[in-house]
Amino acid sequence: MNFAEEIIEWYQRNKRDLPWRKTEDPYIIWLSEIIMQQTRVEQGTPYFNRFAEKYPTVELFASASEDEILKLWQGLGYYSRGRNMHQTAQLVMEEHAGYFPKNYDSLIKLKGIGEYTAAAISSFSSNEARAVVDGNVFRLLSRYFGIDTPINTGKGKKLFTDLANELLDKSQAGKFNQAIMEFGSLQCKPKNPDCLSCPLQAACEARKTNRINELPVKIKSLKIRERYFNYIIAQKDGQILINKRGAGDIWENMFDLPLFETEFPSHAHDLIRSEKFISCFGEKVKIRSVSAPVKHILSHQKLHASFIEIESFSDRFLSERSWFYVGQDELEKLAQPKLIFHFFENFHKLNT
DNA sequence: AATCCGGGGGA
DNA sequence: TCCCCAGGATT
Repeated sequence: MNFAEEIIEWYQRNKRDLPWRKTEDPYIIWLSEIIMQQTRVEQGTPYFNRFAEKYPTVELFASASEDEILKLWQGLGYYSRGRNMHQTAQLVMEEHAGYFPKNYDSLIKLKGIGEYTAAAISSFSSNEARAVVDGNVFRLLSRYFGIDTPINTGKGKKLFTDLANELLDKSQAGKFNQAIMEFGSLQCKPKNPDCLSCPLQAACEARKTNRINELPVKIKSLKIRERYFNYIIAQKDGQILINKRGAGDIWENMFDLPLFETEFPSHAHDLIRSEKFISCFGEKVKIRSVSAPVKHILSHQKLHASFIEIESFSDRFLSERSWFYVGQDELEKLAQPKLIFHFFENFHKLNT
């Protein structure tokens, strides 16, 4: 058996029962593919089920507001995916008459759809012969062929994409693509792959040369930025002051609290005497409580957040247009990053 | 080409 | 801790 036959044979016997494999509807496949980007199947599946149930057609998805999409996306991360989906759904309604594209060349033009996702949707929905190259495929091919070209360079991406397209069984592109990813995910795992049970072990170059743990090669240049977030809890008449975040930073268009970011850790008592703080809340502010510092890790940032509950503040000076008061019911409808909704879970428990 | 964009889980 | 996950957009 050749490579394609081996992995397809393996796939038939070992595939998982995933909900989005039961359809050829390009809209539903799109939903699943975007949700699964950089996301484990176990983490993304509940989100897929909720989205597919609430928005069974692209028309219903397009009729939702961005706020609604982000709220349903809450907790999954990489929120630009949700914002891009919202744009794409509306464009599909307007320029594709509500028919979600099935061919690669149309798909690749859509916001949030790159080479991987266009290949996945086109092959799964219409069997177009485009090989998918995701993290699983990079790993499997680099090991099987013993290729140490870094996978996160232009050269590496082209090399592995060309290779995958040569291996592709064009008569059943969709099944081949499912198979190669599933194989990489379950059999050729990143750590401690079970080579003894692997049907490709005899021909695997990494196994022959004992380089399983060194492949694939990836250039790492991750510099983490440390940031200090001082969040203000300001309540009035049972409502709480909320901030809608803007563009150009993390969590775009999502909701958090009035934020005073400092370059270094700062004490609440110093913060409330700062010029900027006073210009917002006045000079007579008292501190009711200060939370223990909370660490929150993002892919490129390490946030140190503290939550400062204030009283006796004046909001005559509230110059920030993005701040507004909401009650409990409204708050629960707002899309919040995990750091924030996790804080509120504890905060409400304390206040009830 | 390099950097940014979340959050979770395994070792 | 470090690495990786059904990646893509921006600079």
